[in-house]
This record gives sequence, C-alpha cells and structure tokens, in this order.
Amino acid sequence: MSMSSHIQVNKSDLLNDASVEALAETFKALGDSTRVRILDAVFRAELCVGDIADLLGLTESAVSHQLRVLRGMRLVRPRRAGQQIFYSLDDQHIVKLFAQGLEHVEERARAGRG
Amino acid sequence: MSMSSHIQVNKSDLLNDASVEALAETFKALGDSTRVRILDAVFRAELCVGDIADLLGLTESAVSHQLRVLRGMRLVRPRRAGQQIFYSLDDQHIVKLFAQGLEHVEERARAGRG
DNA sequence: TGAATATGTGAGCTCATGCTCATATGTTCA
DNA sequence: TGAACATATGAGCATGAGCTCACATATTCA
Repeated sequence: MSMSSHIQVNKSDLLNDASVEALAETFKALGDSTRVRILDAVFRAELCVGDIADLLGLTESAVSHQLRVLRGMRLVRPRRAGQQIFYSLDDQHIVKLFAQGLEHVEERARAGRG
Repeated sequence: MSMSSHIQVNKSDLLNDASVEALAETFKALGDSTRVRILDAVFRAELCVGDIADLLGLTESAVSHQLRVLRGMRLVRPRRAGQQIFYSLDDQHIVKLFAQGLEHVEERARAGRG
C-alpha cells in the first residue's frame, strides 16, 4: 500500500464514466486484426460481405460477425443493393484514427530501433 | 458461399500484415476502460503508481499490470524518482488518438439521437 | 411460388484477458 | 545491513471474445 499522495489531479478533472466507456468500446472495436483488415479493405472501396471474405481469406460468417461489431460502433455503414450488402466506412474520423494509429506505430518502430 | 466478385481491390493494395498487427495491438491497448482511465489520468499530470490507484479506486497491483501493457505499447513512459515511478504519456500521438476517438464517440452520439 | 444466392445469427468451443493474492525486486534511510 | 516502503510479476480464476457450424432471414428471378 502506497502512502505517497502527491495528488495534483482531482477525480472531477477526469473524463466521465460514459465517455471512458464509449472511448474504450470504440478502441476495442478497432483492436482486433481481423477488424482492422476489414476496415482497411472497405476504406479502399465499398465492398460486399462475400468480396471482403474472398479478399481476406475468411469465411463469410466470420466477416458477418465482425461487421456486426463494426456496425454497432458505427464504424462501417451498410448499403443494400439487391441481395448484396455493401459496406463502407461510416465517417472520416475512422480514417483519421487509423492515420494517427499508424503514426504511433511508426514512431514506436523508430524508437525501438533508435 | 458468395459467387459475386466485383473485386475492385487487390490484396497487394491492403496494409501489410505487420502494420495490421501493430495497429490492432495499439488499439487493443487503448480498448479497455481501466487503461483509458489511466491514460486520461497521466495525461493530466505525471503520476506515480500509488496515486493512480488512489485516484481511480484500483489496487496498485492492477494498475501496475495495466501500466505494463501500456509501457509495452509505448503509450506511457516511466521516470523513477526514489522509490516511486512516475508515469506520463509517451508521446503526443496518444493525445491526438484520444481526441479523434472522442470526436467519433460524439459523432456517434449525435447520429444516435438524430 | 420456390429454388438459388447473399447475409445474419445463435450455440458452443477455445483461447485471451483482467483481476486478486502472494511474493519478488528495487530503493531509501536509520 | 536491515526494516519500511513502492512497484513489479507470476499463478490462478472468472469472464470475454472470435471462430466454426448449422440454420434462419432476405432478396431475386425463372
């Protein structure tokens, strides 16, 4: 048990619980390599479930399950066209999130070498 | 099994495996409410383990375990000062990631109501 | 309408993850 | 050095998450 206490931050300064949860949920949705691949794919072009599955070498069921997660977090948006449903990124924030994430990854790689 | 194939994206266009994994790992580290809270706290001020635990109402062990994850992803940086170890955000990308994440969350909340 | 196609979903299995508890490591100071 | 304090770590447990498989739903078109 620590007895230190240099507390210069008050609990009321912190993010509220709802924002913390929402933020964590969003990042959690992005925190899986299959979902990252799907998002990367639909960023390049609007794609239907079967095409995503083919492109990434996954079953359509697996893709559908993951798209459900991504839809739930409004990271992708579906558009029905006949029997098929085409998916695209829901908004541009995701692109920026990805870009920021990649910047961190590259920064990390540099620091790792340096 | 889908027979569609409107494939307008080639596998070689996609992010390479290493980047996908690194990106997913980074987001995964951000995808937990405890770690979000810790990052939010050390963003406000450089804090030692005991203070983080007090501030967030967690055991020091739990905090230490999570800091290990965050250190591993270079999201926080330790600085020893006597018996204590103070943590701060490792770089500014994390701040931007958080900001982008919050923007998405707010966008999502708006869309949810609208 | 009914067969064919495309996607969605639930159950169940396996593996990952976050916590607690006990203990180890590291640092200060008498 | 050794006691006290601060942090780290490993084992073990309970829960969560992603996949497969079977099946349900939805759309087209002959």
